[in-house]
Amino acid sequence: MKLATWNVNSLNVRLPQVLDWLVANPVDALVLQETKLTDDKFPTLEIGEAGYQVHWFGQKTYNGVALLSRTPAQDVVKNIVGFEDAQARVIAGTVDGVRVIGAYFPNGEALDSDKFVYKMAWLDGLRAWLATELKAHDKLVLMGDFNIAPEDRDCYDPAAFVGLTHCSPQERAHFQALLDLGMVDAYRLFDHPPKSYSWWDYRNLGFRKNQGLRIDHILVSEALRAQVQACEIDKLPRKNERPSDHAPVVVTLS
DNA sequence: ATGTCGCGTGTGACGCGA
Repeated sequence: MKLATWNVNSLNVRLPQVLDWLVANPVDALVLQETKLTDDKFPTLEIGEAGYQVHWFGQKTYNGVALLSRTPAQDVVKNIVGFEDAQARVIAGTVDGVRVIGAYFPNGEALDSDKFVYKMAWLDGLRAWLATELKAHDKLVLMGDFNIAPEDRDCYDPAAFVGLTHCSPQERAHFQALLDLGMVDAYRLFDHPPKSYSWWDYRNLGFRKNQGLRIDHILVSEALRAQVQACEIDKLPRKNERPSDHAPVVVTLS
């Protein structure tokens, strides 16, 4: 079983790339972030023709998430249960016995901004809800754009990020708290080359210079740890014309 | 090199978010 996450930065723009990627990578489930589409504009027909069931949850201009799966997803939930949120950031469903949560974590903007306060509250809400989800589902995968680089090795220039979002101790403590609930960073179960990232800023020739962050993650519950066969970042789509700024991340379960 | 995108507004540059 293969599961994947991809922040597409507008599904309207990136739909052809997503469909091409699914032909080359026929995963069992794919969660998307930053679809940036209201629900009436979601391309259900094209995704259905590609052989996928889909649930989606969006809003105007920003955010928006989707859950694509080969088999129908059960018990679909939109956003964090118990956390009132005006923004469309989470979609969850059970696919082939695995609880799949796709999430677009808040960016946070700056450590002293209201958006960072929201990010912290959102992370509190996520953690509380994840704890209850884990009680109901032994086999659980939380994946998406976390907007957190968990360690210095996940950042191209840790010194330059001191005092900025994505690498702050507060955000990293929240990431660790998710692990402490009984989750494992699937990517770190394996050896990878140093300076492996999942996002590169469009500015400053970030991708060409490999100035990136590893902020897109796949966390699996302890019950799934032994089934994880591989976890890879697929940089190929980042080399497309008009790419998303994020690369997909794929986990293979036995 | 603040060397980029995408959206909405509203028809074309600009503000915003990332």
